[in-house]
Amino acid sequence: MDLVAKVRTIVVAIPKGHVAAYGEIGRELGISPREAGRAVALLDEDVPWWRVVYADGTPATCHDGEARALLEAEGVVFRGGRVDMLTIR
DNA sequence: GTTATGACTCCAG
DNA sequence: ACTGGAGCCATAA
Repeated sequence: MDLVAKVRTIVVAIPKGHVAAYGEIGRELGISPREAGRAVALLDEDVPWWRVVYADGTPATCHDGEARALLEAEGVVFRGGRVDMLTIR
């Protein structure tokens, strides 16, 4: 079972209108945040990687701006350019 | 084996 | 609230 597969499983399990932090995934798998980020970066395109954000709710830097649009389309609440963590919890 | 880099997070200013 | 520096861990050269 590759780390990527585990991360993929977690990411696809994220409900619509919800997001997860890299650190959260890392903790869940018992790996460091860097590992989680790296794994997510290697994920397939089938996985909603845009639902994975920074610990403070900031979307990933890659595809800058695209993650935001996708999240909003999914129904994720944004507050001042960042995902509303309160909604996540 | 050593060095550099990153889709990270935390702490301090 | 924003920026910068430090820490962490795996991959690549």
